Amino acid sequence: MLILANRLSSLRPTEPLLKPISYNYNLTTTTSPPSPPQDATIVNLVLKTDSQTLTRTLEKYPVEWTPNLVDRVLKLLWNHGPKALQFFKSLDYHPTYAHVSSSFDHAIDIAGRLRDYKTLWTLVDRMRTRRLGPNPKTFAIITERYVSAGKPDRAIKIFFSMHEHGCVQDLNSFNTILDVLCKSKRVEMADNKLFKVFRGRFRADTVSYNIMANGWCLIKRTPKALEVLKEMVKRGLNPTMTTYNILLKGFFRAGQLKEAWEFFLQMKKRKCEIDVVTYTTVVHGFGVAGEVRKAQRVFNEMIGEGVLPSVATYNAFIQVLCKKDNVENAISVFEEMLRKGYMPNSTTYNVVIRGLCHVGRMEKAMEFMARMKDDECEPNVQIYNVVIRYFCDAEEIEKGLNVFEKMGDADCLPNLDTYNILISAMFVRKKSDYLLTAGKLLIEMVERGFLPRKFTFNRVLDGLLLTGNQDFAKEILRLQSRCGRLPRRLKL
DNA sequence: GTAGGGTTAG
Repeated sequence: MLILANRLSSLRPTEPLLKPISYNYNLTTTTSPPSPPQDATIVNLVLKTDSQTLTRTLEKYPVEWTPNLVDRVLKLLWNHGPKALQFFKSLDYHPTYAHVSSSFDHAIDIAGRLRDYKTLWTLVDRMRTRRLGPNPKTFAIITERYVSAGKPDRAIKIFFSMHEHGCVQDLNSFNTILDVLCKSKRVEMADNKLFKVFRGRFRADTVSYNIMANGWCLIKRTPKALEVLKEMVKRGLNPTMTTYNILLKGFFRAGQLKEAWEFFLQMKKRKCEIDVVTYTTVVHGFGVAGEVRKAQRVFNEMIGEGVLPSVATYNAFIQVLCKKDNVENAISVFEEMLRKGYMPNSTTYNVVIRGLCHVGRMEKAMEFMARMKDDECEPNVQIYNVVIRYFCDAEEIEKGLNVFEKMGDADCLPNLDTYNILISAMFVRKKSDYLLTAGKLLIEMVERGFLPRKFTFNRVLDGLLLTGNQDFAKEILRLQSRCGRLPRRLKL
């Protein structure tokens, strides 16, 4: 503890020492506004039109295509990658509309998620031919996609080849690749292959060091994070509030509650301008560790200190009450936040709805779903997934399927989790109808660009064979080999 | 889209 305190006091405080009271509390919603009905109409049109006729359909469609509209449609089609790319490609033939770079970035992101690297690089080349890029953001997207596909070495190579694609390689892009690796927990790799070797060449700055410290914290190695801190000070770089908040969160994540508390006290003692992020971290940290009273006290204390809670602070506190206290109290805080003029966002609704589902109060949860829509905040796919999951867990499979079907009407497409949740639910009771549904869901998810796990394929296959649906099983088996998975040896 | 706080089950 002493060592920690000494280390902290040896660091210079953030400058400026005293900022005016932070007014960064957020009274307005941070949720994106609901998309115009026209967007949903276009999305549905794209979904039901086959690829051959899409170009002509879009050409005739009575709307003025703008970059904004195109980006919104791509975003809505996020969970139907193949259709999203068809839309992008078809519109590329439009006689008067030309894609801008942000739409290219979206399309590249989608191709990367589908692991369709051929399309990805074709798009990059086309972008270059049209002098629209690729830009550093494009490379942030590409490297992130390679890393999340389990190809971090490839991502590093791509980073070093940026200049060959006509894109500058600077400190910012260096920091980006570090961050991409760290966020995927490949901190050792980021450290050994990039940071240690090239920090001199790129003139690593506070941001670079913060990224590395955060990386170590993410894998719960706080001593390494403290080393980074020491190192940056040695190099004459001043830690910032961000640095301290990273460490603080790191202690909580690593379960070092005493260290976290000491660190927080030191921050206060050294008159760092404790900000709303610090308080949110502490409220959440103590709360999830089960120390609800302490979380409560800190939450009350911050206002006295002149730091107003943000929507995120409320979300943290509400989540803590749901998990470690009770939902009623959580709902009181939710109502209190409304009274004070805060606008709940989708995370707020998510934690409350989750809390209600968890104690089996499904009707009340559905009430909140409706309330959300009244607040012009469309439930997102995560919220749908929570509700579907809990209906299925309660063996109310039909209700779960109803909610799933409703998603299609709203502008929210199911994602990989949705399919996994539903498919597993079909196996709770080995009813033949449900096993067929599982098969159909599996086919649909592949069509939409999601790659089911081997386990999922096998489970569905077993189910179909067990209920005598040999032909359907064969179809699934063909699907599996098309997905590039080795088909299991089966007696059909 | 160069860094820190709220959603993610067991």
